[in-house]
Amino acid sequence: MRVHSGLMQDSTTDSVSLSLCSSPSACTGTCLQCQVRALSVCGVLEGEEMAEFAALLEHTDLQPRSVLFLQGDAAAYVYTVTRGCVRLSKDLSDGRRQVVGFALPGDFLGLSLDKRFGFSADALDSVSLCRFDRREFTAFVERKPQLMRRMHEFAAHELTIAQDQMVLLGRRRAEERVAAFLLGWRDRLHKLTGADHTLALPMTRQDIADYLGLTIETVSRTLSAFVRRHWLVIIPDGVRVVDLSALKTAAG
Amino acid sequence: MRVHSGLMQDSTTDSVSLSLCSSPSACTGTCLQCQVRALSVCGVLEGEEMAEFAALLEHTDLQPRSVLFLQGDAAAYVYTVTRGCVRLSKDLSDGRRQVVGFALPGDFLGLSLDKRFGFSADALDSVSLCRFDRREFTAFVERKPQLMRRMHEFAAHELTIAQDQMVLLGRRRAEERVAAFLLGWRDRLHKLTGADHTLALPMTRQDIADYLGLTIETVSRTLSAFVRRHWLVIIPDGVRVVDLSALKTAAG
DNA sequence: CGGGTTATTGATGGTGTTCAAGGGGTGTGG
DNA sequence: CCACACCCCTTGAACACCATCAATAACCCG
Repeated sequence: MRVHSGLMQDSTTDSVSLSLCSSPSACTGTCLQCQVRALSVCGVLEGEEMAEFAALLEHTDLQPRSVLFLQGDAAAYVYTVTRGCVRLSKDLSDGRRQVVGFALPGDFLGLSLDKRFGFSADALDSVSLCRFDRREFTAFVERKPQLMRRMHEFAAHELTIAQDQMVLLGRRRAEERVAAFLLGWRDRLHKLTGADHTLALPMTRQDIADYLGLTIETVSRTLSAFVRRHWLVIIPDGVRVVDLSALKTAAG
Repeated sequence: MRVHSGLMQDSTTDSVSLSLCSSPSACTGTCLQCQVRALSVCGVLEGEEMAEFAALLEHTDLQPRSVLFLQGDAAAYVYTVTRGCVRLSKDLSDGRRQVVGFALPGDFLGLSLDKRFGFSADALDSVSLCRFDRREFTAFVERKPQLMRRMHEFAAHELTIAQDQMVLLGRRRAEERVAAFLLGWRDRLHKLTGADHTLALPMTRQDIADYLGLTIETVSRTLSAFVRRHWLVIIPDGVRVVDLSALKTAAG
């Protein structure tokens, strides 16, 4: 199995792993052993229900840069991410792109249970997923109120995050956007891997720019400015945060 | 009862009512007679369940410009809008503001069922609501899977809209934003009132600017440009769309 | 080493903001 | 009824932030 470069650490800069998930595939065993179960929608299922649910899923692996689905595709399946990072984006006809999110282990793709996907999904690194037939999944959810409830909690949480992102895109300056992105990313990785100061960034500068409504040049310049101020150090496929409080102040 | 200027039509420009809801209070009778029932979360309830649900609610009226709740407030209640327009906004400490949405009849406030509101809500005109104690509402929803399902559909729909708004805020030019706003607003009013070309705009230019991530001057200039091109006519408290296809082209 | 992709940095310019002034409608009080 | 104040909106002029254009550097992998 090929190891993605993003998962290995350049020995000259740091010895901490930048992997987004330590195990090559977190769900090789049963769901009960799955490391992301508590984080994902299935965390609410127990015993018999969990077994029934597990029978519906298929494990899927994606190579880096491969497409999971495209905006407008018929949503034959829905997914829970168990490893890696998935870029969620919407495209305009003239090539402009907006990244609406980055899905990490525990995140669910297809929350709306709609017939079609409203955005495209691409693997940024080696990704593992639990795949469910959408119709079977929907039918199952209908029979399990607490899973429906869990889905709604996830959707409501995503909605809150989306509203925060609207503030960022509508009203924040470039430096605030980049600082806020780094802090938000740090929080997510911290919950997943305990990462504290050394952050893996599996996405490109272009992806960050498309997420923040900026250009790649502005993202690059802003990161350079942060380095110049000794707020962070840029390392291969990531950053190390040096001055957290300065970043927090800059994020507003 | 004072009649808000936004609801009356200046006779020199147009004779079509700009009211967002024809009846002064759509829910004076029972819920079964409520005109927005089909549009709102309660549309999924029937017979006995509906009666039980109705026992939980209290009708509330709000004067124009009054505050329903503020960002960070404990969410004692959740609401369904039955009349008028509610501005949903988030504020930064330095006064910058992002409007995250405008709630119209049928819309639900408090979808996340969180302990606190993530945004502030203000009445833009005369507003009527059905108010529910949040804990009672949550408990009721737990017992009614189809209502939970309905809540989730609403949340998923809001999430889709929020993602579209991210594209608008991150990647669209000022003219595209204003055109898209007018078209989206037109669609919503069309579904509610059948409004076709003559649109009520109960919000100020500043509200539109805060929704689109622009300044009031840019919104004003852009609308003026549209008028100059004979795409629309500005009327008191609204606009009349003259060239719909041009607007659609401009929105991208 | 060479080709390709990604990232950085510099120079210039444009879109939208900021600052400023004035217009238009409405409500109030003399 | 008019004067006045107030708010919202419009318009103009100058500026700033970020985008665009361009060149180079760094990196990856063949």
